[in-house]
Amino acid sequence: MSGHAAAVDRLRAQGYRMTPQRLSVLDIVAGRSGHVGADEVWRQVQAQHPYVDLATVYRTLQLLKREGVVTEVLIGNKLHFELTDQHNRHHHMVCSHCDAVQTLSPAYLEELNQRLLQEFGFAPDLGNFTIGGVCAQCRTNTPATPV
Amino acid sequence: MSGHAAAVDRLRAQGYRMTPQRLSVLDIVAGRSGHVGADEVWRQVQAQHPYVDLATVYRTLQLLKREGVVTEVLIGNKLHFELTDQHNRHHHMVCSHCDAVQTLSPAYLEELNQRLLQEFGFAPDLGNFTIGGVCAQCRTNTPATPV
DNA sequence: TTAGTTCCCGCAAATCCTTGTAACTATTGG
DNA sequence: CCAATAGTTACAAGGATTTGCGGGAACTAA
Repeated sequence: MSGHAAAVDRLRAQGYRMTPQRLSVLDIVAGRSGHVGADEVWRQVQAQHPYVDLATVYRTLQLLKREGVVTEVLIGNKLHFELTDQHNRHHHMVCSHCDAVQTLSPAYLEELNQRLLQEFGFAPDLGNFTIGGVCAQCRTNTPATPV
Repeated sequence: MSGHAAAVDRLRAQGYRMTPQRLSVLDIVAGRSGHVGADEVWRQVQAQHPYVDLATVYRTLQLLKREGVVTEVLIGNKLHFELTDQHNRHHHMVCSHCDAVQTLSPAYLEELNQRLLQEFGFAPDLGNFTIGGVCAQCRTNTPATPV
């Protein structure tokens, strides 16, 4: 009821109807500090509105993503979502071994961003950027291929 | 039957059985200059061995990917595969608008690679690296959000 | 050759996500 | 107050990929 009130107004101003389903999805994502899987959003929505369909949750999350309200993160093979924080933008490093997620300052990708844009005219979608790999912990715990 | 003969030997040496199904999948991916979708691999495998199941194709492609023989590229929402070329490593830039794919020299990511490794101990999986975004052509053709 | 073991395959079902469709709901104009 | 309109939803079906399982094929050793 605090951080995303502005988002609700903005969506409403664009002609979207803020239905109970949508408000519920937004509340749940906003009530998290980190990211939530789509299935868990659904479970929590159902606690409030048992009739809500999973497809509605997915469609709502996509809508919120299109409007920039939430950010999508691919973890393992599942999509996760978190409230977009304009004042603290960050990317994600996902460990393919333990699925742990670390955040990464956009500064690290700024140079790459500029080079791709200037040399290829390619505008990378860094808003939804996620980089896979193996985290420090799993690398020390695993004697296998250090890359 | 040329470029991947070494790969066959290597897989066999590791204890994998090179069954007709696997050879067929590998032949088809190797016979391409670019990348192939899993479904198209399946269709071509079936031309030779009509009984082969799609799950086998997926399992084989994953095996080949694990062993570094092929590289996986996510295009749109579908997985594509191409023969790994050790002498001409490259990454992919995929346009989310037209699904066009450009290749990118690993040099562009070398600095990022080093920084992530040194500062976080995180070993990014740049072998399978793909970056989404909007290509030059789609950016000029689309008056919408220039990033 | 013959067991024994291991690996692999086809089949079916499950998973995650998307899309089509008809019904429903709020809003607007009469 | 009623109907037209546009946006949303539940339900069902679909697409891409993965997984469980039981039978069967391939390598190994004796």
